[in-house]
Amino acid sequence: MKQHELFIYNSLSKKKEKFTPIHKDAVGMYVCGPTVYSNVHLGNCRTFLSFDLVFRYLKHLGYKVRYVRNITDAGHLENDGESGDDPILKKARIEQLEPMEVVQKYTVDFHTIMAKFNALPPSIEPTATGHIYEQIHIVEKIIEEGLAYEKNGSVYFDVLKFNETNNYGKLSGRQIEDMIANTRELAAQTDKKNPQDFALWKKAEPQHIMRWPSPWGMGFPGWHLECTAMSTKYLGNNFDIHGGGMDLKFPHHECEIAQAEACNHTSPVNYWMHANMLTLNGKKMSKSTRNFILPMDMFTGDNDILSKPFSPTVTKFFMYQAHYRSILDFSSEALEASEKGFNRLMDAHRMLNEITISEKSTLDIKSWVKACYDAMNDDFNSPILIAHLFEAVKFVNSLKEEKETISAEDLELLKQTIDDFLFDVLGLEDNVSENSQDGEKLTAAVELLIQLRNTARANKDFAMSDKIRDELASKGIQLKDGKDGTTFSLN
RNA sequence: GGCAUCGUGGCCGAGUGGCUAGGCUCAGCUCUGCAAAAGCUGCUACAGCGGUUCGAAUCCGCUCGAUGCCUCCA
Repeated sequence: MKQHELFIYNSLSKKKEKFTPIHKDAVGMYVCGPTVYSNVHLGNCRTFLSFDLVFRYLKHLGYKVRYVRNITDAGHLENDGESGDDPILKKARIEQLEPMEVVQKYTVDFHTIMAKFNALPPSIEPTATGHIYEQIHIVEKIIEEGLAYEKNGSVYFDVLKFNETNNYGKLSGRQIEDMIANTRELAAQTDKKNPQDFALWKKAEPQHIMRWPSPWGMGFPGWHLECTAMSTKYLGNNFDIHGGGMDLKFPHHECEIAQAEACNHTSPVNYWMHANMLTLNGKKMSKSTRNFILPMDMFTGDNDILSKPFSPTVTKFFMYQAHYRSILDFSSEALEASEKGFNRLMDAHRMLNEITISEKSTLDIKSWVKACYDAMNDDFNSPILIAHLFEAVKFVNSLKEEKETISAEDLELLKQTIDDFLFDVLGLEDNVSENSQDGEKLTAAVELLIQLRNTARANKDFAMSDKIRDELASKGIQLKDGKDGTTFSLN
């Protein structure tokens, strides 16, 4: 276990708190996953990448982490009252597919995209449909506690009654009185006692294909229930970290707290973490408003928003240049700026293998390493970490030019730390895959051209040397003349 | 309407009582056959108005503007 004090911003207390896991060396973390009725868009991805960083850093610190992220495949109530519909079912009708066929298709898409982003798979990825029994059991317990009631085959959580002994609204900072005062008039009639109540179990209408038997008849689970069922099943009634997008804070996470407290009499989560939204044109990316971009369309460049394609790793790097709790706006200019910085970072990383060592170091490497950890320990501040990595880039470039020096021991430490943060913690990937066979072939070919060009230059055949250089540049291969010869990078 | 968050230099984005991000862009210099790359130098910002303080981008109040949630949403 690395001896560093980690601080996490807890949405519940609205403060940064020292992180102390329930069990000394193990961490339980639950993150609300995607609803698989359509392709994940880039905004969805930001949240999962934010928590991939958390997962990776906790593991890097030496914790044994059980990371549970659900797949919502059961569909939920879309609207209140009679207009209620299940998005998965809806999609199934449109595409003439079995509901589980839709689920399968978009689950595969989700996994493909996350793999392209080099996000680690969670330890457990449970599905809502696989935990119907557990969900029914929780409903029964809440009814036993007297905090839920059945009406016409549906079961609702009694928020007002719960609030008599508990605090409903503590996560989102809402007062129940305000909520009552601001209740909108609903045209549709409802079985709820109060508008604040939410469904735990919903009766299935005849046309509703996704349905399961329950003590209250054929139906399906309410939309907050699966997370309570699956988080407590795999992590216990009280666990360390619960994450999700900011937009889930209310009502979803508020309801999760209520459900868990109602049936387990304990606060379910010690640290609530919320990742902020990715915006496009200053507005939240959202399927329903059609303001979004699909990851695949940005990797291929097949979109009207960006000037060029961007790789998954550059996209991720761009996201990590902003803090996870800040809103991040998405634009071609910002992406291009990140891409250039990213390439410089990777060039410097490759250059680390060509450094000559000296007796002494002209930079205090240990302090620099500490600064990197300090950044991450301050609520996973990746932008600060990246700023420090760029300081290292400057230093490495100067080493290459022999304007600075480094000892063998410090070089080892520098290399190790850069590797750790770049690849283990940030989970970035070098686009010039030097390990792959194709990469080796490319390197061999370009190096031959570099030799030919240098021969031409020696013979003052600048027409030829410039032709080689410019033709390669136009293909995205940039030659760089340095003190000890020529290297290249891909743009 | 209610609850919350935010407004930082040409752009993107950290910071959150005194030192001072970082990336991209731009200008000059060094290097170079010329470039590019790299390095060096330069560009000093915190929406507005009050207040607290020896001192505020940072705390408090108000104003303006934006966003999120209150309905499915990461």
